[in-house]
Amino acid sequence: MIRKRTGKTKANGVSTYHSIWQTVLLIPKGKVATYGQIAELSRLPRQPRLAGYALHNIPNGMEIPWHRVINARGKISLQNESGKRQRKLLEKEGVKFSNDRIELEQFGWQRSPAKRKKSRQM
DNA sequence: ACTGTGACTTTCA
DNA sequence: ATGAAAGCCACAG
Repeated sequence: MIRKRTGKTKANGVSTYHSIWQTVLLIPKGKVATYGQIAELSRLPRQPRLAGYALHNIPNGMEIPWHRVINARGKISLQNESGKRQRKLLEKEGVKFSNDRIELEQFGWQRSPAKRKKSRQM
């Protein structure tokens, strides 16, 4: 059946959610990305919540590696069984947990460990 | 149109 | 190191 047109087609031709989902799909296996990163890559800077919101609204049947998305602290945001499931999935992908925490320096997607130039000016 | 909410992030104590 | 509060903006009712 036809779903409500939640996805507002933007000028790009794709809804914001779709962008986020697509971005999540780009996450390589064995790596994890933060919501903020997803948002940024989805052309939604400063909108990490939308990433989470979009993930929460993943349609049934759509295969999205939502488990590869974690918060900036390198931890799982979910707290219910979903969180446990996420951790399990990540471990299965090869992500190591250090005391319920993931080393973004090591498993962070597109995140240089330390050699990155000072792109961040302040 | 307005208000509330949010699978977040960053900053301050 | 941890904990709380503010900030941020799109989506949903």
